[in-house]
Amino acid sequence: MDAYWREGPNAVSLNEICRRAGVSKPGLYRAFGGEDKLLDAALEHYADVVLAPYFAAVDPDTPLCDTLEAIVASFTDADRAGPPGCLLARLQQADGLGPLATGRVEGLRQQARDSYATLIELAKARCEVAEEIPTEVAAAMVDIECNAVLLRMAAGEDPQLLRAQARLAFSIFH
Amino acid sequence: MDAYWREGPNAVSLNEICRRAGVSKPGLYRAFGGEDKLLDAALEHYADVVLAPYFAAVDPDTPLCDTLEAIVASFTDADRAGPPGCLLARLQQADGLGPLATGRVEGLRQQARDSYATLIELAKARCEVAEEIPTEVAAAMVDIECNAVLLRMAAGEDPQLLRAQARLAFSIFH
DNA sequence: CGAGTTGCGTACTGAAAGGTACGCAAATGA
DNA sequence: TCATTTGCGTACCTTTCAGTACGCAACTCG
Repeated sequence: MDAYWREGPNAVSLNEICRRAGVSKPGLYRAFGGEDKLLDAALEHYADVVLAPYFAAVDPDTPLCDTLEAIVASFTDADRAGPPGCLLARLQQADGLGPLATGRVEGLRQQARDSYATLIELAKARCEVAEEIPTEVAAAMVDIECNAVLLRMAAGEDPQLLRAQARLAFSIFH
Repeated sequence: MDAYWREGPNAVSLNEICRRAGVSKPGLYRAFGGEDKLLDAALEHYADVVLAPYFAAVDPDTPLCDTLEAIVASFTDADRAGPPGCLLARLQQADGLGPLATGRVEGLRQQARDSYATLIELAKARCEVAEEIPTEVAAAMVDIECNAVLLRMAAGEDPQLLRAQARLAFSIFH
């Protein structure tokens, strides 16, 4: 998971993973069954130990703009645990994934968008977001912006600028 | 250029390019000199025949939001010439590029951001954009949003949703 | 015509990818 | 104690990668 997260799945081979993990290749195959299954397992683990706490930490009653601010602040925090960026965001841009990994990416992505949509609906109910804005569109916009920030963080871009830029984009929710 | 544009540089090998172009590998090496040089040449060609017309078509006197609307409309136009997405956007996410290609990507990216900054400065002078917004931040936001739209178009996402989402993001410039 | 150059493709190289055959050693069970 | 199973790693397979050695044919020029 760490290697895929840090360098992207296309930049790390099975041989390299075995080398780093101090594991023989047949051992890895016996444990996981192949590259697609391994990446799928890594992503599942990522969803459990990285993504889930993120979603659990969101308080649906705090104002939307504060929530988004906190999310972006965490994304652009250089001292955050783990590599910068996000494994899921990387996989969304990667090509040549196996069917299992592709399916899981699809599912997690939809899950994230649904979470954003829920937050936006709640914010609408509190009159923080204009009713005219379709929830689906706003959720897509949040999703795309967050993913972009994560991708750029992984690419080593300036966190300050990314944060300021995200704050500007999300200022539509004020 | 077309193959790199359509499928990304990591998904197309030199062997495959030779096969599709009906060119022998030594011929390609004699003409370009290697993978990095070939990709660099493809990107140079892309900048000349695809990017340059884009920038040339921008009228600095039209309102910023109209300009951005037109750009995004073109990005999300399914009938546009060439593959969906953008070679430059793809290369910004790709890893393992050679030094030449990396350098050219860097340059073109900065060029795009400078163009956005110029447009924003002009819009500020016309009081379309609030002075408090730093130009650099606004330019980064436009750049990131445009790149995200292009990447998602290349990934086959719904153009309607992408367009609506971009319009929402750029509504801060009204 | 004939020697030398040029253009160009066949067929190779070594490395690295994903994946596996197979044999060795330790644990199991009667 | 000895046959059998289990766990596990060495050493291999095929394919594909980027890159190149080398020879054949065509053209040039005296």
